[in-house]
Amino acid sequence: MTDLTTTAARPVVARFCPSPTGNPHVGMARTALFSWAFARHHGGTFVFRIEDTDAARDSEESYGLLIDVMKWLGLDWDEGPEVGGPNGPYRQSERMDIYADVAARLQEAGHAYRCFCNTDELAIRREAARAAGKSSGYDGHCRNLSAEKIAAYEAEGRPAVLRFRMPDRDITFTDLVRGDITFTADNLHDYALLRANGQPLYTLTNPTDDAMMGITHVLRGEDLLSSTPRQIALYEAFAEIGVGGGFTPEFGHLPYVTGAGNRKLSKRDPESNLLAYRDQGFLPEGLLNYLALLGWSIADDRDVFSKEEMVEVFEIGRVNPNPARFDIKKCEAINGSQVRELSIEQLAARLVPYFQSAGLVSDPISDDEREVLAAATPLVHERITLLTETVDMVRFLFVAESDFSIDEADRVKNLDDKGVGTARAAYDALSGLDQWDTASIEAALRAALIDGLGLKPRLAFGPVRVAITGSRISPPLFESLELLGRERSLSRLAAAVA
RNA sequence: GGCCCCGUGGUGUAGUGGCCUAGCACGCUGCCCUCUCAAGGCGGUAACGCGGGUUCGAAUCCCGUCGGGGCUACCA
Repeated sequence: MTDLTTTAARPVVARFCPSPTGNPHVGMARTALFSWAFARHHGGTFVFRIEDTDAARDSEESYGLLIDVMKWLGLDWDEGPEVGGPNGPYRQSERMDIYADVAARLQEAGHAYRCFCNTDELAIRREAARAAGKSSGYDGHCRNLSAEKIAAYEAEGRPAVLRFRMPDRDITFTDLVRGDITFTADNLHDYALLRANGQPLYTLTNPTDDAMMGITHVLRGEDLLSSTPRQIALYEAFAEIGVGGGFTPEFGHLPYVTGAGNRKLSKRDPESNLLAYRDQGFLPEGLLNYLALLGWSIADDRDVFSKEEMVEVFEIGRVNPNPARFDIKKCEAINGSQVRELSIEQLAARLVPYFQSAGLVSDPISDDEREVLAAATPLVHERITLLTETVDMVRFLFVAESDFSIDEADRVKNLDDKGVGTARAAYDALSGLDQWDTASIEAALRAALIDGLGLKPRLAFGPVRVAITGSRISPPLFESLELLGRERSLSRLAAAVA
């Protein structure tokens, strides 16, 4: 065992530290959620750090997206970009001098050495080891170079990376979600800390920052599981040279979120694009709720809950270690449940941006428009799974009469000769109404069409629905008529008849 | 190739030796409700990868095996 000091007595400090490459994806959000929930559950600190050490792949745009997504999801951070903190800066690109210093101290203390092997040589030896059925990591070629040899390489002008010298022993750690995991010494290889050009690598920057920021619990994806023993060895060296608080954090590796074919969902997969979910009308509550279900459960008979409820009972030890398939159907169902959890006022407010981007209301929204939307919201509250569905559902209330149109297939089917007759009867019944409200409208229509014409309800209201809303599928008819108003309702009925 | 992780219905999970003739949810599906669509209610469908052990008793423990995934970079 390599435990130096336990983290048990320390206040929890967890973190989320993505690198800003490409679009934020769902696996990332799940990791962020679990780390956040862990920190919040323990009343600890949640650190948000940006790992932008790879200038070739990182982008400022991606950085902005990351911030947007975290805010949209409501995963607030105590230290990090925009809020600062005692251990900043929180973007690695602004901490380069720190890494250079740590690297120098590591080398000085003998924990790291310059390796002059070039990538071709490395590849050849790696293949040879593999062919011999052996572990194929770095073979330690430059581990104990003599001063003469080093001088010779330098004279040649050979570039060198800085490599960490792994201790020659097995390393065991207790993973927070998987239990004890052991890597034997012959599978632990010296690894690069600094590129030949002096730029630090993730292998150095990530543990350095975790140590300096006092991280007690590292929750991350399973892909980093096999790099854990070498980080543990690094922490031991840190303790010796005085980097960080002298303790090693605990590690927990979250299972993958997979897509079709059980492959880990990558940033390239369209279904993993987080912003696309927002655009499609998912609620942050819905997405978060669904993501929480991937590898965790709140109870054996319940799966709709808020992130606050999650925080209350979240235990990392109860996270399931096996990979979970992202199921869009269930995600939608959960989202629908979360829509139903919203009050009418809340829902109406969430709907505004979607109506604006559809061009149905102005930006900023006017008071009149807001009023119509608020009145229409109860009609869709139990009918939608995605926010965007509302737009098509109540478009008929927002379009100018000149833009109103009826779905052609629905018109043919519902407004044939018989249907037109029904619409005419509806017009007659409605035009004489004293009170224009749902109850009066319903009473008048039932009397005229069902009692009067002897129609089945389904046949009676179909033509009216199509004439009024433009579609065979719509919100409840009588309420829709009331909201549309007498004038517009009558004119649409008249238009359908003509 | 080597190392590591994982293995309950189509999907996500509950289950930590007897409460399991395996629970819940999504999906699919039948019915009810109903002005359409939903929502809601009541049913149905379907799983412990396989083989050995240990035990009076195993989804739960052990071994093996098969299968899936990840890592194996001067990416993160």
